[in-house]
Amino acid sequence: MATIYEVSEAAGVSLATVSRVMNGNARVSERTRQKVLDAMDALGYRPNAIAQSLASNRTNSIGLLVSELHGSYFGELMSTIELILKKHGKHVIITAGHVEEHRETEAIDFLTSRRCDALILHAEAVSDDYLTKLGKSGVPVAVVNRKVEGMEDQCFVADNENGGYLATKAAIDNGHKKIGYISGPLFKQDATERLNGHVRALNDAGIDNEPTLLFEGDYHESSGQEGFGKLFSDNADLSVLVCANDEMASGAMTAAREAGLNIPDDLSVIGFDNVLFSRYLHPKLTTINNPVHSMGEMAAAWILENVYDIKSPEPIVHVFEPELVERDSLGPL
Amino acid sequence: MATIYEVSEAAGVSLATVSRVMNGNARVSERTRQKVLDAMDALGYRPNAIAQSLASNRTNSIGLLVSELHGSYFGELMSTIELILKKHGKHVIITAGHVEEHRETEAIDFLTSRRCDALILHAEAVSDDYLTKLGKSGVPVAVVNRKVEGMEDQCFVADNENGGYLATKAAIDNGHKKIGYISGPLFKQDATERLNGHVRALNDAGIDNEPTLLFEGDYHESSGQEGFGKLFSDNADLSVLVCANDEMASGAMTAAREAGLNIPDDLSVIGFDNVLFSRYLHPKLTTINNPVHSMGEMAAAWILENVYDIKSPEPIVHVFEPELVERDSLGPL
DNA sequence: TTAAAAAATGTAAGCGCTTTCAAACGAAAT
DNA sequence: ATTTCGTTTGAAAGCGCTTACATTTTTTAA
Repeated sequence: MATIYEVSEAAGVSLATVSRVMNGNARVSERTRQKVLDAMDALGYRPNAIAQSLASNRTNSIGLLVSELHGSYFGELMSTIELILKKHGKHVIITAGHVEEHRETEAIDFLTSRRCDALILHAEAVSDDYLTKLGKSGVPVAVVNRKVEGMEDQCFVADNENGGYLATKAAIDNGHKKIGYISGPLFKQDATERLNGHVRALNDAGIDNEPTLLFEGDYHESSGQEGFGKLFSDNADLSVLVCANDEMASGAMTAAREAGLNIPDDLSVIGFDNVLFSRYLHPKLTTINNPVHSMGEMAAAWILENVYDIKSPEPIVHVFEPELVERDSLGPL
Repeated sequence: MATIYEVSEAAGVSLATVSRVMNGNARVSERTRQKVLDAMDALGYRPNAIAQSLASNRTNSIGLLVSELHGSYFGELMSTIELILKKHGKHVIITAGHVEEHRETEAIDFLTSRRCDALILHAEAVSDDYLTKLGKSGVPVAVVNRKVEGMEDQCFVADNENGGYLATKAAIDNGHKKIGYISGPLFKQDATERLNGHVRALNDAGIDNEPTLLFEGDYHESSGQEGFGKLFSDNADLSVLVCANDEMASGAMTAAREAGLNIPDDLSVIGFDNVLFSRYLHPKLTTINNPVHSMGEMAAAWILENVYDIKSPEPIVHVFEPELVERDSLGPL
């Protein structure tokens, strides 16, 4: 690999001049500029980004922490963020935290040791306190899908409470009264909020919030199956199942079908997230759209604006509204 | 951020000693070791990976190029590779090439400028020639899902030809004779190979390979719909549709259903890849499993062995066999 | 006890760049 | 021609580490 030194030699100019033409941030006469450019591609020169970063104290890279590298939720998040940042010449360094505290902190350590210019975190296991401290440590941090007290202006979240409300409201609007709810693991913020929304919708409609109609799942498909089993055996007159995500809705549908129920005639099902496969389910899943795209986009825009002084065309928004996606799994009572 | 210099000062030792305890690659007496460790966490010291890389000419990171950051195929590939490399303290830097030549080369340039210790490439748009040159340029390169002439021992591929064969063979074994084939875009190696396998199965069974039974799609769902429309209007007696991937199979199923056909009673459908949603389709899709996991795993193992001298427990294999996944969309004639 | 060998630590050069500051240059003004 | 001022270039320090080599300290053997 040719170095800047060899280029300077070949072009007959100093290191500084080569650096100047590379960065285009200082005047260089057209003649020497050309000499340098020629020398560069004669040598096949590629600047060493590592050395550049060390010298300039800038990496032009943004660290992104997600929980997993697979799954359509994270796929969309990563894609969105990468697209918008790359458009501005910035690069994303992605790591996975696997919803385990030590792996998340490890991943964040990695990103900071890499001296990322900023971080975008979808951190689920780490404490609020940790995030607050990190936020004060110097690196600009944007948090996705989590509201951390005291750093609201760096958080980009969906209004999960309202999403939960919308789901249950849709059931109620269809005449349902016996509404089962399969929640996510309640240590997760979004799961609690969605449940709160559900309860509010129930209250608004004057429907009792019976404990036997609630099942706490873990967001995985299998717990949707379990959830159906438990709720249905306790409540034979159950007419709709509101699920805190699409995976569990899918599991519930499978279990319901195995129990001989027809969806939505015997049992309606509603999901949450609107992940890719929800429209491949049969019947197509009625669900709540989770505005992942918007959250990612805005987090990226916020970084561009606050770290690189690249103004966003749109105003920065921190909370995004979920919407009901009406398909075929919710029917009238 | 504290630097190694401040640590050395605080601990009352030289830079070199601090570096030694950090890297654990040289003897340091237990007493000074402890002094240094204490100084480190008193200062909250984090080594600067950028500086380490520059000095040591090692980044401990592997560049990974995928076509997209979303989609279950790439999700699985990224997850697999990250998991195994992280287990050995290596990090993955992921970039997306979006199946466009200049974006792929740009992404690769980025990875090399970052001085990755090695590259794992799922490159679709770039030429064989380019890859060959890159392979000779010094960075160790592993290629996934593509066989490049002259660098076979760095390529990790599925036996797509045989996969295509298995799909059509399954149709034939079920008594079908009028077999429609929706291929992928034939500029892609895997699409061509799958088609070749299809043709071989036809020949083996003595079935004519009629041009009106072939439709070239683009691997997207919509072209599955088109494909069905075209093939079905030309061949009213079509009894099975073999599709070169699951997305197109899904599209074809939708279109068939809209045309009033029942699957698999009126028309059987077979997919390829066995992506996540294939089992959420209705009926569940019979498909060919694409051994993405194995390819990723092996590419990672190869890098560990060849770049970091970490021996793989399993022998290195370069070609992986797809398998038929029997579900509900293929029925007897 | 002393010399030799082994272990622990320090010194300093260098990784490939950026960037400040000073020097050289050229054109316009006198 | 000389001065002046803006433009272009170069010299050199430094970013935070690693590592070869030199030096000092400790251990072992005689």
